[in-house]
Amino acid sequence: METTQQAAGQQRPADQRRRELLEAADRVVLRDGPQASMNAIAAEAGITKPILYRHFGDKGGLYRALAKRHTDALLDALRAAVDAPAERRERVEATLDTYLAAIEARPQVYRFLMHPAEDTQPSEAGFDVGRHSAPLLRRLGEELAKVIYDRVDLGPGSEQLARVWGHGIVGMMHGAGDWWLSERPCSRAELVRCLADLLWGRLAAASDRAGGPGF
Amino acid sequence: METTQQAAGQQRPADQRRRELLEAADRVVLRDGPQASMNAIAAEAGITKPILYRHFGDKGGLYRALAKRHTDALLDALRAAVDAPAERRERVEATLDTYLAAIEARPQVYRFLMHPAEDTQPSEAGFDVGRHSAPLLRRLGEELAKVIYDRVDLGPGSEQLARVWGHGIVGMMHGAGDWWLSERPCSRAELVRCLADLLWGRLAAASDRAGGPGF
DNA sequence: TCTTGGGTGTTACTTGCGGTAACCGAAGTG
DNA sequence: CACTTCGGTTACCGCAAGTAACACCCAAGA
Repeated sequence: METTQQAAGQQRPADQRRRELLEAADRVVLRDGPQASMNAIAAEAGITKPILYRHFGDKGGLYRALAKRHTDALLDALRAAVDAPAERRERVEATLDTYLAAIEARPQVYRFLMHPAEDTQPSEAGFDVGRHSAPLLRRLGEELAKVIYDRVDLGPGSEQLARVWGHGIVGMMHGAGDWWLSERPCSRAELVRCLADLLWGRLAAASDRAGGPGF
Repeated sequence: METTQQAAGQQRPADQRRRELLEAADRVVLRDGPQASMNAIAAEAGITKPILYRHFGDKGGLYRALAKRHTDALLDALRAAVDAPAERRERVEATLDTYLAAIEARPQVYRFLMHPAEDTQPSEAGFDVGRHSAPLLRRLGEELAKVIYDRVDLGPGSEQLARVWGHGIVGMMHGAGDWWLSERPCSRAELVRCLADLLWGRLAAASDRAGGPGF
């Protein structure tokens, strides 16, 4: 370790440091996926574990900080797509495509965001049923719900309907995207079309198969 | 290899033993959720770790065996719902409700199935991008795809469409269910109705909100 | 009979990771 | 100069996965 010969006392404001550490963590996650170890991250940052803990408390803290960056970025992109000046169908397709493009571009980051490597918290009483997987999905769902509520006229009970739909659609995107990413059964554009068709009620509109089942 | 049943010796055929171990593991998972430790499971079964490893190879093996049981059970219930003699809308609602009832009844098991506690496998080369979360969701998606393909007339390209829809709908169910389970914003029946409405194209049918979108 | 051998099970270990305590050394300031 | 105060380190704890090596029991086989 060379003694950092800083010219004058350029005391990096610790926020800067934090950002550097996050960059390093990012690189490691990009390489190792969600099971990146604290040791590995520290090494990548050129330092040792305790510093990470000083900055982020625990692994969960670091992961949360890291996830927030990516989530914010993704959300910005999605908002741009969903708020574009176009017909609803087009906006929906653009949003789906934006999401899929993102997870396609950096699958490791995506995996990290979706499965934040179970915290292992002692959980005290034990009935912590509520705290599930990805905060990312929750945020996406809520945001989408807001958009739906604001822009679509759904009549009475619209708030609840919008929230259910927000989370449902996000879940659909996630589930289909996860499957598509691992099997690549078709192009992104095709996937987008199929999903949009689903949302457009083609399932309800289709008739039963010929030679219909007695039951 | 003698197929002789040794009557006298109550030598449990090791399949029996395996089943007992799985029962014990089940109890522990039901209590501790997905982060149940091998030690805990062994203790619950009244034995020690190495025996578990003899029977299941590694933790992943045990988890896979355990997951298969629950997955099979859930799939049976879902198949019954989806194959009921009723209109499509009714069948869809029944299927959604069956799934939600299952995750509502045993959330810990559900969490376990969805997040099988990341295997931590070294993964050799490192680019194992494909292997994501829950095999349960994959199986559900494929099964649903089959049902859709068999029973709904979708015209050309129907196979791919059915597969996308299968995984998409399962994702929707999962996402909405996960959120609903943790926030309980409404009754199960309401949730089912909302989701079915979504699948029935109400999003496409609804008009833009009054005071239209300037942007 | 003794011995062999495949089941059952055990204790005791290694490895690796999250997390922490305690110490180090180079500023900056009276 | 002493004295704090950072940015940093080494060395450790606890715990969980996984393994090695040993111990017991009971059915044969010569």
